[in-house]
Amino acid sequence: MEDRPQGQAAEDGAARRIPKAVIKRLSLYSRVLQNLEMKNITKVSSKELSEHLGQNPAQVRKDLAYFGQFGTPGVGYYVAELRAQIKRILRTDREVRAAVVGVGNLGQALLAYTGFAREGFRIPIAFDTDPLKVGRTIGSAQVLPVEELEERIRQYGIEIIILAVPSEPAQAIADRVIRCGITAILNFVPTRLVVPPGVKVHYVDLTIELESLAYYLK
Amino acid sequence: MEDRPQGQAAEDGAARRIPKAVIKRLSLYSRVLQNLEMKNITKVSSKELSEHLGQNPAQVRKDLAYFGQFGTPGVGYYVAELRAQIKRILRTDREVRAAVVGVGNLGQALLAYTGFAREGFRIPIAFDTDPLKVGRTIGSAQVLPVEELEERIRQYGIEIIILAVPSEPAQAIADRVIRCGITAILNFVPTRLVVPPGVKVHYVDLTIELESLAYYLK
DNA sequence: TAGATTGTTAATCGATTAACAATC
DNA sequence: TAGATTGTTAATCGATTAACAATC
Repeated sequence: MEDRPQGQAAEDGAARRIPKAVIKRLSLYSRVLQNLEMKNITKVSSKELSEHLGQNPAQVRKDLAYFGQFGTPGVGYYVAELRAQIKRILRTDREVRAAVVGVGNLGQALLAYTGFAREGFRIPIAFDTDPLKVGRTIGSAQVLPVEELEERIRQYGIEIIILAVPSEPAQAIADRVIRCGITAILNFVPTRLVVPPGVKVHYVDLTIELESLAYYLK
Repeated sequence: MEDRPQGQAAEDGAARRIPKAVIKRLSLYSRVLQNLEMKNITKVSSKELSEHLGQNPAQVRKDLAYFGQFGTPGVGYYVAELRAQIKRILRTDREVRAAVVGVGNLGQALLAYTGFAREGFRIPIAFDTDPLKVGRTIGSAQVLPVEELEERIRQYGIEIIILAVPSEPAQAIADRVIRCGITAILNFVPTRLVVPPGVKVHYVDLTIELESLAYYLK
């Protein structure tokens, strides 16, 4: 599965381990390309693209080179085409369904946030233990009791779990969703989750972000 | 200012450029130490500390070594003392005041979030353009009209701005707060801010986090 | 003291940037 | 064609990990 003929570029295969930073930049490029598209700009060079991001043009070219050849020497990249390719690489050239677990302040904000839908994500359901929250609709999500977690994840074809519960139940919830096939978790809980290999967790730690800013004061 | 005698460890001076990743890990260590303290554990080795974080013990020691010598060979680190030192390094051994600009869904969630207060942050004020929001109190913050931005930042001794406005006004707001002395911005807006040297911006980009997770599906 | 663990230097690893032949 | 820009290799830079003398 991981040792395979080294020769080919393997445009589509997930052959070499792609650095996580590359994947994040790809998503960033996609957004810049979206903006360019809206301005009716059809072509862009790696230099121009990099300037929008405060980065190095060589990095843009190298990031893309992990996945294939998308440009034209002497010309640059075609905006619409490159964006389509990146969306395909990121697997967001289709509707991806996510669910929020924990409908507290943060959970509600995430459900009401419109930025996800813009990239093709749908959040049809959310879960909470509070009977007062169950039954409500926030954004486009219906709030369901956490008892129905497994059943509803399957029913709605959920692929990503957005975790916004308190610290205490976080690991138990993670265990449950992983047991029913979830492999991607966006974790807002300040707790390190222990997960089996093959499950990917992205941590968003608001306190760390704020506290580490304080270091640069004065 | 940046070339100085290389000899000494310079425990307190911000001498060498400390990698941003080191600062973030320091904040992470602080939280683990806080948990250990609550369990009445008084001593901890770099090995134990690193296990709580899924990291390398040498990295823990090296991170701390940027700032001084806090451990005892053969013993390890004293939990309470090390935590106090880290808080001092991070400049969070005092009350740090922040303000939220933009009281939409995300802004409200951040104001209601209790995790910041736990680390000594206070958010006494927030700003919005909507007259229906102005005058309300969310969490411990009073919502003020954005016209009063400069005046109120000075009045309340605000040091960090948490930016949660729409994309369009983000740069203009940043310019205004920087002009009145702010040097640290926590930016939730998916827009690259152009700021003068000396101003530190941390980006939290929810869409990028979610979209880059999709890559690991299937 | 013997055992354990630090602080720090050296080795390794990986990511970023520069350079340039290939090519439109 | 001449000019521009890609894709890719090589050079540089920085961060992580290993190793070990110093020391409690």
